[in-house]
Amino acid sequence: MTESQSQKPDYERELRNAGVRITRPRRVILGILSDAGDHPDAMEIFRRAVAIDASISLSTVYRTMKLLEGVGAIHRHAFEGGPSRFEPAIGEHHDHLIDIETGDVIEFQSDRIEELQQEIARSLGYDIVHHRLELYGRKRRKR
Amino acid sequence: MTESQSQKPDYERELRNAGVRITRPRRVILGILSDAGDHPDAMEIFRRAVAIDASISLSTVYRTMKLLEGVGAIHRHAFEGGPSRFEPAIGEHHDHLIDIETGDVIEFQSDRIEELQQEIARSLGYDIVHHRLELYGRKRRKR
DNA sequence: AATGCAATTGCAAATCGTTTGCAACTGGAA
DNA sequence: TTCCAGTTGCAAACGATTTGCAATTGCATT
Repeated sequence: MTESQSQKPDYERELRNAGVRITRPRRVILGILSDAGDHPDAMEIFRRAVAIDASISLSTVYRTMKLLEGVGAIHRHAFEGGPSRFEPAIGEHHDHLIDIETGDVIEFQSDRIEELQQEIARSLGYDIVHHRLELYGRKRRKR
Repeated sequence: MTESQSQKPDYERELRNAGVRITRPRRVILGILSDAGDHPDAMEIFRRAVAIDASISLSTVYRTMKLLEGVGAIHRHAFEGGPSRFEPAIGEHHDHLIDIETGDVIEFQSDRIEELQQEIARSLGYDIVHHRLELYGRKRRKR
C-alpha cells in the first residue's frame, strides 16, 4: 500500500465548479473513484457501483468517466491488451510499470526521462503535447 | 523521406523458414509491407492490397499481420485513439513521436532513456519484458 | 413546497476495430 | 497428379465503448 497519493480528491466540488450537475449515480461513481487505490476499468467501476446502487448502468459509468476526463479530473490509460483503466488526476505526473502477470500498476517518475523526451522532441522540431511511457515487466525472481 | 531503414526485409524467406506457406494473398501483403515507408493500419494495407489483387479480404490482412507479428517479422503499435499500425521489424529498436495533427510517425532512439528505464524497473524489483514510449506532439511553429 | 425544463439516466441498439466459424479453395510434398 | 492440411473469403460474432431515445430527475425558479 503506497502512501504516495492518499489525499482523496473532492470530485463533487470539482464538478460543481465545472458547472456539472451532481446526480445520484454520479455521486456513487465519484465516491468509488475517490477511494480507489488501484487503476480500475469501466467494468470494475460498474461492479463496485452496482454494489452500492443496483440501478446504475454501465453507460453512465462510461459517460461519467468521459465527463471527468473532460474536466481533467481523471486520467485514462489504455494499457496493452485490455480496456481503458482510470485513475484520479491528483499528485504530480508519473508513468506506469505494469506487472504483466497480475495487471498491477506501479507508478514511477523520472525527471531525467522527462527532460530527455523534451530534448528529443525539440531536436525533431516538435512540441510534446503529451506522452505515454509504460514499462511492461514481471517481478524479478529473487535468487 | 528518411533513409534510416531502407533495407527491405525478405519476408518470404523469413516466413518459409518459420514453416509458413506462401500464398498469393500473402505474397501481395508482404510486398506491400516490404516497401511501406510509413506505419499503415490494417485498413490501409487492405486498400493497397486490393489495388493489386481485388480478391484479397480484410480478414486475410488481419490474419497475416497476426502471423507476421507472431514470428517477430513486424511490430504492432496501438497508438492513441486509432487502429493498430504496423511496421517491419527491421533495424534497431526505436520509439515513436506521433504528429497529432497529421498522424505522421517519427522514429527516434535514446540509449539514455532505455538505460533509465532499466534502472527504474530494477529499483522496483521488476524485469522489463517490453515497453512503450510514445511522444504525441505537434510541429513547432517556426518563429 | 410546487413548477418547469434542460440535463441526465437506463436501456437497447449501433459503432469500431478485430477475430472467428465454416465451407470452398489452394500450396506444395509425395 | 493426387492429396490434404493450411489458407481463404464471407458473414457473423466479438469486446469495448458510444449513442438515440423516451422517461426521469436535479435544481434554479417561483
